[in-house]
Amino acid sequence: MEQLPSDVDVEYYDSEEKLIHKIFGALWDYPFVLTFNGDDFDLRYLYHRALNHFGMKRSQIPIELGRRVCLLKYGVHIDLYKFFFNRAIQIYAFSQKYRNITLNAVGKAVVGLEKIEFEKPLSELTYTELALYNFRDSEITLALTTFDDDLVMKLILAITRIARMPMEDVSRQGVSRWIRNFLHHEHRRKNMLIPNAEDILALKGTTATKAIIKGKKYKGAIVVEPVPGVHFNVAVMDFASLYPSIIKIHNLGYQSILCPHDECKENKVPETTHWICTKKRALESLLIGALRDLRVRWYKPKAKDETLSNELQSWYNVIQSALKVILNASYGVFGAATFSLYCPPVAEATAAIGRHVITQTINKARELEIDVIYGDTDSIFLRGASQDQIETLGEWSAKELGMELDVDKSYRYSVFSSRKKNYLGIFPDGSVDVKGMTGKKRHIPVFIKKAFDQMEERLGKVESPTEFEEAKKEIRKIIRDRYLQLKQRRWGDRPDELAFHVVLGKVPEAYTKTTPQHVRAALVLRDMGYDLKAGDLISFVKIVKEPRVKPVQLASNSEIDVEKYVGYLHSTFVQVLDALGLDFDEIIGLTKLERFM
DNA sequence: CCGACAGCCCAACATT
DNA sequence: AATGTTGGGCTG
Repeated sequence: MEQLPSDVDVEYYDSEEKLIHKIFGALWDYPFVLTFNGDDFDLRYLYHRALNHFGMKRSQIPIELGRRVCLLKYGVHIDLYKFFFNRAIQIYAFSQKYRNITLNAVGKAVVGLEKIEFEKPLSELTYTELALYNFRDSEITLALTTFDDDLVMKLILAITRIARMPMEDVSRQGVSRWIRNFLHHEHRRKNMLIPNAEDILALKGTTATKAIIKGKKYKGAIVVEPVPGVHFNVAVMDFASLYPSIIKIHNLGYQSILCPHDECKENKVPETTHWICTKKRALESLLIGALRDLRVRWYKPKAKDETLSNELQSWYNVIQSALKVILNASYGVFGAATFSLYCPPVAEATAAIGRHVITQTINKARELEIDVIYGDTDSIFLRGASQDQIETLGEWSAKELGMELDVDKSYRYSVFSSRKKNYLGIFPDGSVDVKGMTGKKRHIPVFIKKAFDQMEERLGKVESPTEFEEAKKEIRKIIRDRYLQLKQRRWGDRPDELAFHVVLGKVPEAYTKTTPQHVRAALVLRDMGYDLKAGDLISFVKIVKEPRVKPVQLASNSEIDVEKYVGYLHSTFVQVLDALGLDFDEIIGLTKLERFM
């Protein structure tokens, strides 16, 4: 068994009451207390035990009990569960490194530490085992804030200062609260009235465009129809912080949109009936613009400034990341009904101007005789553009649009089918950028992913168009091999690698309109006594018999529906084969005639 | 009291 | 059998 580190002292107590007193002593003493789920469990539990079982007075308990939070009377309690739960933090600070918000999953993904697993239930552990278990938990929890030179604490501190909120609130609340507090504070500082949400809505109304997706409030970004095929020498240009830049340059805010001045009504937002004030600067435009400029012009360059010490560079980097998180959300909040300065026309105008910007840029590129092969929201993919053409386009954008358009990345070549948000880009060093492809999605069986990874690796080795023929041959082989493996049912002793992994979006009973397959599998598990919650990952395989799915734990090799998996192999690879001019059915040896049989 | 936004792809389900 | 809807996973 593992040993406790030699510098760990284990203290024994002969009563729970003494133990609680000791813990409370620490809670009265430490300036910061970190937990993972302390709001809902640890601190709440301690509070109730102290109050109800040991008759302690509230004044003796260092914990302040809230409805959903537990704060400390002396120090700052940060519940890291809430912080890592934050979607904006997950995406922009940790780029989706972790999916499940459990101490084990986050610890493993972020600091490479896992919880200790025992064969027996916690109640049967020896004291030493329990100490080991607890020590590891606290080690992970602490490491989640100390890693990377205290990155998480610095991030919380930076947001605390931008949003002017206590650290307790910053670590628990979402990005819309941060932005709200930031904007509210500036209203007060300028002695401005903070409007009621209903008043903004009544005065500025709702949206004027029709969303492409049913159920959405307004029309969003443009996605350019890709030019299918393999394209060598591709430069990807994008606008730096497109939406925040638009908010800044086009004076967007609840005050300026649909302002009362007649003379502003000419200042229309393209493709809408909205107009924007030409007389007075909106506060949001000013503030979001200021944050954007601070990030782009000060914190980002400083973070890369080699003449500064590493510590200082890292601090600048933390701030620029904090600003990035806030800026990325700064447009979306105006379209969120829960936001206190909710103003749909502002969100709508931002997106509309974005469409105008990207459309004009594409037109200009074509005017400069550059091939635009794809684009999404704020980016354009240019094939075979010269340095000169790229510079000209960038200068044009700065001059005519007032927007910074730069080369974000270059691909040796890229692979597009006719599908949007779905492509491969091969970097000059041979590494591969895969976007939106089925073969990379996390719910897809490992068995299929492996073949996709092989193909990816092979594509990375292709340097020029002439080398493609050889690569195509090998890719055909990769696919055929995998197909034959399936047909001959060679996937191992257990069907583990054939499992799909899908997250339960809600508790199984809450699916009333349809019963998706992962829910069918989940219901089987629940009948066996598993407790299933929203967010749980369900692993299941496809079988021949009804109900066509089975939790992977219960499935045996013989019942696997091989044809279904062939179908998945097909749809995974057809996204790439389309572009390479290859045919799946032909690869797996079906003649044209057999396909119709 | 937890919730930033829209657009796209795919498979399976439900409805006609 | 064709069509629309739902749900999950993704891009930006």
